[in-house]
Amino acid sequence: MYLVLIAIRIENNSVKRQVINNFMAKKTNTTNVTNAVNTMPAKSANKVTASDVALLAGVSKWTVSRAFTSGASISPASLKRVKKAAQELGYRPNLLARSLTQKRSNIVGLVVDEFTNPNILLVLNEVTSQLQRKGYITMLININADHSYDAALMLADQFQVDGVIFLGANLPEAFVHTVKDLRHIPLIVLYRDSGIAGIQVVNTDDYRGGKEIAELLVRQGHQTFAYMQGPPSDSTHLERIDGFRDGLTRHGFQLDLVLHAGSYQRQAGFDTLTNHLTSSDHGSTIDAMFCENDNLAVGSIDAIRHCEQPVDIAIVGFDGIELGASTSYNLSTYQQPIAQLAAEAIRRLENDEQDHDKYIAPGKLIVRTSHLKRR
Amino acid sequence: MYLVLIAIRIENNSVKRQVINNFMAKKTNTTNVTNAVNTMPAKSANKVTASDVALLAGVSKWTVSRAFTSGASISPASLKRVKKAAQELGYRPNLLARSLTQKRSNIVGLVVDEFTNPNILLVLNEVTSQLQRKGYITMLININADHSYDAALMLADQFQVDGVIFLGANLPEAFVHTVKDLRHIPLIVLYRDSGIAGIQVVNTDDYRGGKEIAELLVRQGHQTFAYMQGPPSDSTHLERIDGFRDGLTRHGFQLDLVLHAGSYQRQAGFDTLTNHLTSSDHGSTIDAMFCENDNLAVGSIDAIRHCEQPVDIAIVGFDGIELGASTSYNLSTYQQPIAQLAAEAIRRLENDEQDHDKYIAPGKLIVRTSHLKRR
DNA sequence: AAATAGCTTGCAACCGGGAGCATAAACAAT
DNA sequence: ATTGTTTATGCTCCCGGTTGCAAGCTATTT
Repeated sequence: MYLVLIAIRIENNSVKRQVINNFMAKKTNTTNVTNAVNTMPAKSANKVTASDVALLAGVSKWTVSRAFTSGASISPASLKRVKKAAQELGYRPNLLARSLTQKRSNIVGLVVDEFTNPNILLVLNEVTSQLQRKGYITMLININADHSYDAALMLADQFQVDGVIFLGANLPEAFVHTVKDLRHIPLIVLYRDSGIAGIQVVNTDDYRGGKEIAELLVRQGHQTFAYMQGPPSDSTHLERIDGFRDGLTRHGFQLDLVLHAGSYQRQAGFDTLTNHLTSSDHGSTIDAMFCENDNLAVGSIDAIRHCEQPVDIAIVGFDGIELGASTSYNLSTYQQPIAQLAAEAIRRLENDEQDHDKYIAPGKLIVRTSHLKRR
Repeated sequence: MYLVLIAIRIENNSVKRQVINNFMAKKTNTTNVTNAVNTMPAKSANKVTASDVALLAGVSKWTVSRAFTSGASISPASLKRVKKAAQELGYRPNLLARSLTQKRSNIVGLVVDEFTNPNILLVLNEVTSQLQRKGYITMLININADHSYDAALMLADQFQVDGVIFLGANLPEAFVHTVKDLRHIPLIVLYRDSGIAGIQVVNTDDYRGGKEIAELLVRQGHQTFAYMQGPPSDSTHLERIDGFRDGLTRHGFQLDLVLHAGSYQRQAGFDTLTNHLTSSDHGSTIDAMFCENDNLAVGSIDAIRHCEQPVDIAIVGFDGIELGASTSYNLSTYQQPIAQLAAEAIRRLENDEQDHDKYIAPGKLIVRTSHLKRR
């Protein structure tokens, strides 16, 4: 079967304009700039495009494009003229249009599912800061009741993100299906583990942290131990508790109690421990407690102080939030290597080697005084 | 001058493909779907476009476009077939491409210049959440040493944002010039005032808050008063201090001391007050202090507690951070109407009436116990 | 002076969709 | 059956850039 289609068309306006422009540029080579200013589009016009700049600079729009592409072949003279014209008109390339032809959009999706933990703020700062330094822009996606993980990932995909970082996100089990039928984008879970295939992991060495904390507490002479957990985990759980448990076991102790706060809110930590202390008989049998993060630890310390009957429990947290350094809390904790992990996450975003192992970096035990007793 | 250009061209591939496709669709109307599957592009191909879906569904790409445009004229039958084909291929419209033709990008820039204040986290949560509910996506821009306000605004503009919200940003004076030669985008300062023309203001009633706090403290019987300021303000300052001062004056008192913390960091509040208490002789002459925000207030309370000689100063903050509710601080404060202000900011983003007045909403005085003495 | 290589620059085509028009099909009315 | 009206769909052109090729120009080589 033959299909032969022939179309005859008159060139469109912009081309015509360029032709005229070239004609004028050649005719009045020295005065073209002032000339062109007269035919310049209204200054208040909505948007300045490359063609407008081309018109003023007396070159083609492709040359304008080259002027804004580092490494492109353009003569110094043209470059200067284009830059000047661009300056004059206030031209800046439309990055959405640019992304359309290139494989990169320079947009990175940042998915956050928890806004109650002050540690997130530090992390947000670090990640966005590093991304911007590398020329990326951050698309912040908030997961909550209205917005599911799947919807978030779809949305990010529709915006052609170069990759997605899940910040401490507690990914649901079913998420694996969404990931599978997605076009290939680098996906990274930062500050959390995940068993989902196709998602890279960049995390603090939770296990080691838990273990070091166990050792700190054992060394201190404590005898009975508790762990306070945050949100219930869908699939994988944080290895902090494993490390803690193993650390205790190795020294002949055991994890005697696990409290479930249900979230990372300070108030939840307060309520959970208060409830435990007042309702149960063995409230006083606990010597020391490791809280899944600093925010819960702070709430726990408040609970201990606020309790009617005198209680004395050593508390250690995890994260290294600023408030922990407060003289009111003096929280001993395991500090996450935020900058290092952020850098690694971004590195992986850029050179997307798929078969990467998990990247696990050790944190740093910060010994203050909350792991002691006598409050 | 006549310019006549005539071009003869052979129609491009995609058109040819569509013609073939239509031909086949018409020929084998009932079996076209299965037929089309054979000519379907490789499933693992990088991206699925509307044309691919059209091919599979046996319609033109414009019909596919209509299927994803609510309110477009499309028959139920076509809609169903397109949706099915889209489902099969995992097609989702490219939003960057869509933004190119439409005036809206559905991207909103969110500029944050301070990541040390936990209140920002609440605000971020509220704003992003509301934006997402309205179909916008948030582009988070971090202002710091590397990234100036001007660069941030330019960048946002290049991404064709529908508007920019400055979150509690302390805009520099010179910023007005940048704003002026920018194409017209709605700009809004949220949770802060600004004297810059062309930037709308949506803020808590700082003046009233300061005044109510003055009255609370006066009522409590305090006699000498201080104010702790955060970052030095370039142009306009927060009216909290004015309201506070006027409130005191009205009752025959005066603002006796202003401390400059230099930032909103808790530690800065701690250091500043500690320094004041230990170095100056009149440290003990202050009865009560209003801190520019809760984070400073928390630091100040720590400082008072940590001081060697006994000090007793009533403290009130501003914001309403979660930690203020802690039994350790019981911080009296003026709570900002976060949700209400976020909603108004977004409203203004959407119907951009330029000559708007400032939107100032009253907050709520939260009376706990830190405004008392006897600690 | 002609040939060769290296820069510049213009150009058609394209990225993935959308607006607006024109035609075709479906339905209603006469 | 004919005409009028509505709906559905294809098509051209466009959004604002970029790619890759080919032609123009310059400078170097022999």
